[in-house]
Amino acid sequence: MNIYDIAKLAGVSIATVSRVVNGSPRVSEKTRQKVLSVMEENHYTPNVFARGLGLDSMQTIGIICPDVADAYMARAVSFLERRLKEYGYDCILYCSGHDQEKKEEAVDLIMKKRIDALILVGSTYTGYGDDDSSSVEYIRRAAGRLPVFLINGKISGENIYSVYNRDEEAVYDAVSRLIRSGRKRILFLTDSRSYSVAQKMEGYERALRENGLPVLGELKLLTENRIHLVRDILLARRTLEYDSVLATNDALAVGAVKCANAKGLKIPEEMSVIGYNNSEYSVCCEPELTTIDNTAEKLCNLTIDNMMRLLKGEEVPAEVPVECMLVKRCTTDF
Amino acid sequence: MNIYDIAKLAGVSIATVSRVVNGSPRVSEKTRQKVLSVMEENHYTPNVFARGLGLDSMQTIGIICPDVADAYMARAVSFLERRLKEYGYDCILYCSGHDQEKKEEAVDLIMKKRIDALILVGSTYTGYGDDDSSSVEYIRRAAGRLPVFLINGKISGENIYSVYNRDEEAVYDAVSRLIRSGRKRILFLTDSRSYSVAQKMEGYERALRENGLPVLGELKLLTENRIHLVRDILLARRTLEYDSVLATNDALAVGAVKCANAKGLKIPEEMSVIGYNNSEYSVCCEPELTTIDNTAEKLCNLTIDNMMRLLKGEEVPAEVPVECMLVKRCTTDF
DNA sequence: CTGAAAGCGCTAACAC
DNA sequence: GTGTTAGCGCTTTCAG
Repeated sequence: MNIYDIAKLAGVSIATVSRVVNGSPRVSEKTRQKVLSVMEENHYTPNVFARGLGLDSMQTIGIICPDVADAYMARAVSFLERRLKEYGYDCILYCSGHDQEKKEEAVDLIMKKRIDALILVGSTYTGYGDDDSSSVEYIRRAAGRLPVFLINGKISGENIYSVYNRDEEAVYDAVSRLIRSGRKRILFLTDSRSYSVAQKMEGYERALRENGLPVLGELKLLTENRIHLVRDILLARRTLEYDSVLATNDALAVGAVKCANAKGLKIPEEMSVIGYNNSEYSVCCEPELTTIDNTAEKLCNLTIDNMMRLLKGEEVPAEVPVECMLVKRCTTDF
Repeated sequence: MNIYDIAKLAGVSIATVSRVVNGSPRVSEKTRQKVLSVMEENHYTPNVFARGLGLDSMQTIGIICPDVADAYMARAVSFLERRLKEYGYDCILYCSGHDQEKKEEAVDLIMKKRIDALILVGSTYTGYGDDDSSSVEYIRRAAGRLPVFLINGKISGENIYSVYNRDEEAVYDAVSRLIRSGRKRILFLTDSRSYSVAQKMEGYERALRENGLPVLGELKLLTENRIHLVRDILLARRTLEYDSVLATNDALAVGAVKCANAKGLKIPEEMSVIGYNNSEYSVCCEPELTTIDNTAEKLCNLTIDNMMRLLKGEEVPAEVPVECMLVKRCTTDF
């Protein structure tokens, strides 16, 4: 059942059918009704490929993230999908992992689908802070063909739009609070070396410096994002002394909590732990986590708003920084 | 840069270029190399729409789940995406929610995309157990146009392929263990009334019956899937007595754990809690959860295997049941 | 082994 | 307000 069949049954030309399908005003009400009813009766659905061929667009947005199984990504993708559907866009999803090669491959592949725009979720796509680094060249290349939107990442460039958290400030603030409440040896716990982590690290170091505390390599720990593993690694470091933890995500923080529990340390009196993301993990462990809310929904919302405005031909800002919020669930006074 | 350009530059016809692109053997090695190099030089990418138009396929699989933000769905989607990519398929994702109307709408919309197959993740798409119920009619209709794969759901019908957990048996087994270890009032805690939940409920009731215990309505609790809410609801039920909990997912179980902790009840001595899914939640709370592993990866794997076999024209089983496994993390002896 | 040409279903410019 | 027609880029007979 194609446009020709419908045209024949309705006694009009295919152009008229096309006009009805696309909501053109240049059709008499009577004809429109006739065509609509024929379409209805026959469950006619326009062929998206043919339409795509002509318009060179299929109303589809590409979304790439390292892995949707990650709670943060999952929330973001879920949110993006819902908003995009509202606007009549579908989304095709790629999980790229964190390897440079895989990320480039994912972008290459998804570009072939002639998507209308590309969303990259997560700071892993930003490279390691050096904005001119060749590691983001593939993103600039993609931006040459379609608009690229970064969620919690920042890259300068034509046709690239970034919405990101002020992670440096958030961590600076949180660590400063820890210090003011008397903590002196604050463990910085992370699981990757993304742009976002670099920002957090800077906030951490700045807070230490401005408060006259030394920045110590032994207090920066890179590990894997698995709760039991984190706990066990921390337990194994018998000689490592710390009185508080700033983790770059909640799962890591839960690992630290479990370590403290295993050691019989009281949280928050003898050990402070601050997580990141305000995910379900943070209300899952015991005691629950004080955590930095990265406002994922807000980033997603701003991104979609920008995108829709851009696709309508309006001007949009290339960079939108968003403040984080500290969610206190378990702290000594600060 | 289209197929005509490439043909001209390579000094051949478009038919030959097409043959090279599609790996046809009817091309001389020399010509093939020539064409390939021209394609390479010009970064030629075939237009997927045009190709889709001719073949009526774009090598794309549709995935629908209630919500990817849910940890279980996220894991499944992540896994499916990875496997599908291996086989050269892309996936387009829809989150449908749980409303009947929304689910039907999601299926309708995604079908218009001319996907090659449809995967429905989660037992919500199975209706409430009545296989002939009109609530699954839309799925049968979809199956009239393309193969439909259910992950943890079961619907009979032409062109519908189901892979699902033996939830009834798993719960029967778990509850029987609780009873053997001396529990008498087992709370059945759930957040929806899907097919899967119905199965679990049956296992629960059968275990009670076969052990001579009464099936009590007051010990079946339907709530929302939010940890603090579950805790608070349980705390508010001052008069509700129970000595153990069987929850249909881990988040609910964590809520029960938090309630027990708040009441000062020792787990597992004074209160047993069993979760479902073996998600990260289960190792997040304190004490950690004994939980039933629904082997999500296994279901996904079997589904993809089936799909690829089917798309190659081979025969595949319409139903594949998979055993669950009990993961003990915190139990009195059983 | 290669080329010419007929679609695939739809959109949009152009006529009426 | 409606119809005619020329593409959109590719696949696939059918000839040679």
